[in-house]
Amino acid sequence: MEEELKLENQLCFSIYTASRLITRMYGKYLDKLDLTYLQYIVMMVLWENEIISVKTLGEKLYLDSGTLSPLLKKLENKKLISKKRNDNDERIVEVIISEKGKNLKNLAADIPENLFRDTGFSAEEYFKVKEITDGFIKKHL
Amino acid sequence: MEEELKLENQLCFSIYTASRLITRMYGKYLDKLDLTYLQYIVMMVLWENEIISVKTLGEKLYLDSGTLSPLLKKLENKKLISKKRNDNDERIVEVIISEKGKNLKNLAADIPENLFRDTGFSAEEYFKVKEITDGFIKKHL
DNA sequence: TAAAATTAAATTGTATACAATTTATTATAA
DNA sequence: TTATAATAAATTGTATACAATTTAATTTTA
Repeated sequence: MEEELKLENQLCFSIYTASRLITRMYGKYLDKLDLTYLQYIVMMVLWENEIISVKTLGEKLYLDSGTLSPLLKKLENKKLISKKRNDNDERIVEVIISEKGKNLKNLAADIPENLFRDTGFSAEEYFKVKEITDGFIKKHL
Repeated sequence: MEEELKLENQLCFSIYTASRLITRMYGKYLDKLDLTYLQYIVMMVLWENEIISVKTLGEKLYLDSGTLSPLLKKLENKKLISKKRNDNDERIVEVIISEKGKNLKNLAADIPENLFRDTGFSAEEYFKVKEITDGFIKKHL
């Protein structure tokens, strides 16, 4: 049979599986914070930008309102964010991090180093894969 | 602010984004075959193994019956597979590829090379990332 | 400036992922 | 050999992804 149609030869499947595995690894730390992985990366954006529109948030995460709208509702229910329509343009919804949301950052401070340790990537592997995947993303999005 | 909690510094986010982007790229080819990415990788396993239990299939894809059961129902509805309980152990469900499922392989034959071209990875990048992610998966699953 | 086009979110509908539970069957042990 | 444990799928419930549509607001244009 053609080697090309074998599952084991697909880079796509390796990346897909690695991504799911890493997301599961986050669970160990994020469960304590009552966050999912996606909620965590949204909070990460908000720790860098205390106010951000849904559109800009979506551009940073490459996600649309179909994914973000229900997710932001959950973060709002947890009192980690609030939402407010922009005064000058009512179409725009601004997401605003709350004090509770800001405080969560301290509890999350150790997660990157814990994950790096848990994944077991060498620094070289880490930066090599990141360089290649970031180049790929930049080229196509 | 700590560099470690910046989104742009997370390898995890790069892999997560790359994985989603690649899955979207498959759409262009898989839509013509009326397959989703997950359905495609299940078919890929069946092109290599014409009969396989749900359990073994799950071990190859690192997916459980919660994901596979509804997916296999869809493939059954499309007449690409059939299912049969094992005679010796009624707990086991065998997934059997149909003639229609086998024929689909011809239509899918060009997908790997098309994807490789579309992603724009060099051969070196392709194998480097695959080597590292496969090592990671093997270590943790 | 009023109609048409565009934009930003939200909503709808479909398809994963995955933890947890349930059901049915088989294997094991008291 | 019967109660118990273990196994394999299916089911349930929650949380993404994402295409397509809808709604509301703003811009553009005829």
